[in-house]
Amino acid sequence: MVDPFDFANFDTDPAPQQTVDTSYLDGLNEGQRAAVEAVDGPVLVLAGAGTGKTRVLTTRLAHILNTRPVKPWEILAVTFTNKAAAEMRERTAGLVGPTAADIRLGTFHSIGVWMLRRHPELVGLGPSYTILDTDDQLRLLKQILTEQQIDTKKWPPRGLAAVIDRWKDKGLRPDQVVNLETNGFAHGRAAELYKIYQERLLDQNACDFGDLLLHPLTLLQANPDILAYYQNRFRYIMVDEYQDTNVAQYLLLRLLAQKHKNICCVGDDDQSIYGWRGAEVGNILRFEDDFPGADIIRLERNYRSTPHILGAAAGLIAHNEGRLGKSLWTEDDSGEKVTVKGVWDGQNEARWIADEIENLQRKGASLQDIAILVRASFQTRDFEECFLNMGIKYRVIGGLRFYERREIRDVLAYLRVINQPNDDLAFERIYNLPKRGLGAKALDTLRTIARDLHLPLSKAAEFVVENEVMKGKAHKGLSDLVDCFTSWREQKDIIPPDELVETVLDDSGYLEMWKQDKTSEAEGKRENLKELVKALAEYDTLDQFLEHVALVMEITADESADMVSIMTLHSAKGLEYDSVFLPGWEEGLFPHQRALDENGQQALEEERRLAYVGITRAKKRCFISYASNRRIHGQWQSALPSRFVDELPAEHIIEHSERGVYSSQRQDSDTATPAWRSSSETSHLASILEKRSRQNRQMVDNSSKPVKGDSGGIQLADRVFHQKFGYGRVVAKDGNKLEIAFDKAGIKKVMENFVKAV
DNA sequence: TTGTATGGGTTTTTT
DNA sequence: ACCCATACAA
Repeated sequence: MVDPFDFANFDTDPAPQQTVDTSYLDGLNEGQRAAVEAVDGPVLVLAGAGTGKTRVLTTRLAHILNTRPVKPWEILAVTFTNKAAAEMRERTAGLVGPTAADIRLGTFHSIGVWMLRRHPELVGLGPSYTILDTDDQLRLLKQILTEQQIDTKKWPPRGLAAVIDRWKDKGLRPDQVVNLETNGFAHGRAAELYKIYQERLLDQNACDFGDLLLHPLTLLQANPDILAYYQNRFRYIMVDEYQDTNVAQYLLLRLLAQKHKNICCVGDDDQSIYGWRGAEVGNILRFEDDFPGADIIRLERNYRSTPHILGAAAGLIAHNEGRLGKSLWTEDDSGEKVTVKGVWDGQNEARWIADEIENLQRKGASLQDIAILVRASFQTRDFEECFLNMGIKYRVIGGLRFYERREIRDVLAYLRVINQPNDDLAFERIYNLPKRGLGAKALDTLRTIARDLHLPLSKAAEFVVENEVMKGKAHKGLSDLVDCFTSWREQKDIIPPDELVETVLDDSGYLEMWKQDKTSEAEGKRENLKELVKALAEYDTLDQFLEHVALVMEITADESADMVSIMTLHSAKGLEYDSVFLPGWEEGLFPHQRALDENGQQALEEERRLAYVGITRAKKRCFISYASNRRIHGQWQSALPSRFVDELPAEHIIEHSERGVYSSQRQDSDTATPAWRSSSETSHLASILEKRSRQNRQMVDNSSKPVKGDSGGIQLADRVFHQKFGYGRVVAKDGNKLEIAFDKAGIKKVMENFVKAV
């Protein structure tokens, strides 16, 4: 890869381009073409869902390379996810060939790492610094809180992490924060804790995700020569998903674009779904102020979805205020209405979706064109169970990621300590894994010595062994471990990483530990360890591998296999499928109650945008469903259909709910939004009502369990009366669920406590 | 020091 | 329902 840190290089004029072939422009519509050709100066492209955004970005990259005297490494292209970066790289390569590999293209975080790698010392880091993930971050924060005698029950590490992350999102270093914003965390000690945390990170030669943006920002702000270098170097800058950038990212971009001002940001305010992570829609709304004279180009012609899908999505998002306003249109005039389905419970929902998937298969659809997009990851469980039963192949994307598995993290901790002796967190993870007779007391001794001698734990361990501070089993265990590390470090630069990790697995006894383990999971763990060794074989150095792991967290999955994809709505952004299922549209789950509690109206709008993102993933068919009952944390809860269901325009949907299931408000009466849902106070009332009905249900459950099947009052073939459906006869009974043939309303499924025997 | 019991919190989303 | 952390016993 050509990527010299060479001040002379960016001045050399590339060979003039003669006879430029711009045939790649031919297939573009007017707006797309304008966006591609507006190469110089600031440009904001407001690209609605499915308007060919990626095509514009890649074509634009090609167009710059073709028509401007610029080298690929003088172009910076930033994406939001690694997947998007890979896709953009691949598609650009399709247009310009192997030269695409030299474009500086990646996520904000990977660009941050790249910049930091050149000058880690300028922000207080050493070479081979460790990148901590969320889990490590929380462990460190917990340690600090404990040391500071702060009750972690009352002030959980998570809470502090959130406070600190938001500060970092805003580009604020410890000396810049004002304690007013801390929501009183630990009686206003958050700023102080933030300072300690940053010091501790540097002690361990480590940084967290936020630092990957914050440190580069510091680097550029404090070092004019370095800033000048990057400003000169990046003659063209492109940013994808601009609506999801936070302040730190925005500040970085503004600094980098200052010189040439050739910055093109692409985004869609309607798809801003990362506000909870510090994203500022304001960035996109303020673009013109930040970059005076900016071209604003709108892409509104949708190439992805049918009119009904688009209509449903548009009707929904219209309920949001404060949009830039955009209306998608399509020439496509085919397609079915969006299906809305109410079902009894989560299992029925999974079964219904499985049935629909089999229908689609019979019609010739392949599984890889089908996706199920959920609001929260626990929802995937019902589907996995059901699909396993029915033999439908599926893959869960982003769920439990490979490098987050316990056994993988354990081994990575070994590798981290080998690579970087300062990594105390990693050392603490494995010093007694497998068991070596070292416990809390041993760790305490190590910590004391480490603090007194200003050594990292792994070095303190060496000292303890040499001076025989410990006796018996503890001494033996620690001494073995220290010998191992010495030997591994000697081999580190001699043998390839995959061989090194095999040695570590054997010497440490870690693999043996799982071989001894007779539980059912042990085999899977060993498989994963094998997989890890394979992954390591792709890398030349341990450093490279560890960096990749920290940034990517995922192992490249086989995308070609014919499987249904199951993932969260968040990770579905940017993707598209022929058929999309959107389960769990229930008040409390979607919109999520927690979001509403914490951020009120703003959160509601973000939830609605999430729904919008979901619908607009669908090309041909979209299925929305809600369940009346769902088991959450082992408790049965009943829920009403999501307000979003009511907001879908009737002309674009077709609703057929299960018999007896409470169907959406619109169907029952003609009011679009029920009055009781109009304010947050009344929705609070609604949640109280809901709770009350849940308690009712539990009471019924309890009382009917012991007398299951009979004498619960109502039995098979009994005549009953229901408030809404009138008189009927019980035709089936399953616990307290009744199936009743009503005289007028037909067959419905009803909870026993909703009917009276007559 | 290790293994087991108990109790409490938890799951919204991700680089 | 599950996972984790702490408390207590072996």
